[in-house]
Amino acid sequence: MAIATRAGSRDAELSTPAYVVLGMVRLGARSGYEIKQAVDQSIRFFWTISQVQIYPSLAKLERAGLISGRSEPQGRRPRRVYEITKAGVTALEGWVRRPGDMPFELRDIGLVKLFFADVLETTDALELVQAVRRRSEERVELLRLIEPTAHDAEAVGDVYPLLTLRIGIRFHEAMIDVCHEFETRFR
Amino acid sequence: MAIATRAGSRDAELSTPAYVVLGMVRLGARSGYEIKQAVDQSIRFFWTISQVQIYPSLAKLERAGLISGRSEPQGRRPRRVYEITKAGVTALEGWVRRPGDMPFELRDIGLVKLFFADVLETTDALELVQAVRRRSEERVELLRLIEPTAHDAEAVGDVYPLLTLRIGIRFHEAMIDVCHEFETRFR
DNA sequence: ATGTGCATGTAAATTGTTACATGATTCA
DNA sequence: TGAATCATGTAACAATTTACATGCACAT
Repeated sequence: MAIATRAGSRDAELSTPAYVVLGMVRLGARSGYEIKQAVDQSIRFFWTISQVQIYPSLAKLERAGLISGRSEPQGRRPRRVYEITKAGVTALEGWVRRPGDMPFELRDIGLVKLFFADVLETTDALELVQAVRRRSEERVELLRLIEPTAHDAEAVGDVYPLLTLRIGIRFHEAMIDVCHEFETRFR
Repeated sequence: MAIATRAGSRDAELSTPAYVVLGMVRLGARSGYEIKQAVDQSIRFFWTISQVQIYPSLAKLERAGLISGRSEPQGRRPRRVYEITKAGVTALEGWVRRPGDMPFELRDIGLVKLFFADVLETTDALELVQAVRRRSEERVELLRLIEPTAHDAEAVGDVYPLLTLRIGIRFHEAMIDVCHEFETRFR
C-alpha cells in the first residue's frame, strides 16, 4: 500500500498507524479499546486500523516517550490508559505539518465494474450504475448522521473533523450526480 | 483489505485482480506487459495492480478456460499473448453484473492529517489545507489530460470509461471546493 | 443467569509491494 | 553503441486482516 514513513528526523521509524493512534490519544481516547472505537466513529471513511495494530503501536509510542501510560484496571479487569506527552504533541504537530508524501489511494470495485460495464447490455449496465448511485446515497445518509457530532466538535474548537466530513459528503454527492446524469442520458 | 471473492458459481475462486486482468484482455491488452500499461493508463485511480500479480492471474485464467494464450515471441524475446474466450466474456459479464460486495475503500493520509489539523496553529493548518487542495488540482489536471482518450473510447461504443473519469474529476473538484471554502473562512 | 460491552492478546493467512535479475528489441 | 522500451520472472519483505482465545463488568 506504499505508506510513506520516511521523514527528516528521528521519528522516521513511526508508521502512519502509530501517528493515527497518537492523534486519537491526543483527542482523548485513553485505552486501546477506546482508540479503536474512536477510529471507527470518525476517520474510518479514509483510514482504518484493526485492533491488532493498536496495541503494538501504543507500546512503541510509549517507548518513544510520546505517550505515557499507567495501569488503571477496572476492578479485576486489566486496563492500560494513556495520555499524550509534550514530546508527543510536538511529534504529532511535526507529522501533520509536513506535507511529505500524501498518496490519495482509492480502491473501489464498484468503479472497476463501471469501467468495464460496456460488456453488459444497456439495461444491465444501468442497473449497475444505479447500484453504485444507491451505495453513495446510503453513504451520504450515514455521514449526515455524524454531522451533529462534528458540529459539537467545531463548537469546542476542533473545526477540522467537520472539514473532512464535508469532503466525504461532497465526494459521494458528486458520484450520485454523475451516475444520475448517465442514467437519464442512456435510459 | 477485505476484498470479496465469494460468488454463487464455480468462479468463486477468482480474485478481483484476476477479473481486472480478464477485463483488460477483453479491451485488447494482449500480453502481461500491455495489461500493466493499460491499468496504469486507465483504472489506476481506483485500482492498482503490480506486475507481479499479473502473470499468475493470466495463468489461472488460462487454466480456467477464460482466456486462451499462445506464444508469440518477438524475434528471440519470449512473449505470450492472450485473447478472451466466450466463457471468459460470460464470466466477466457475470462478475460485472452482480452488485455483490462493493466496498468503497479510501486510504488518504492527507485527510487523516486534515482531521488532526486542530493541533496546528491556524496558519500552519491552512497551509495543510492548501497542500491538499493543490494535490487535487494537480490530479484534476492529470485527469483532464486523459479526457480525449475517454472520448475516443466513447465514440467507439465504450462509454463507461468516460463515466469513471467524470467521477474522478468531480471527486477532486469537490475536495478543492471544500478546501477553498475553509481557506477563505479562516484566513 | 445471561447477554452485551469492555479489554487485551496470539497465531495464521492473505495480500500486496519492493528489490532484484535477466535479456531482447528498437530507435536515435 | 547506448538508452529506452518490451517482457517475464523470483525472492524477500511489509502491512493488514481473520480467526481464535480469554475473562471481567454490568445491567436486565
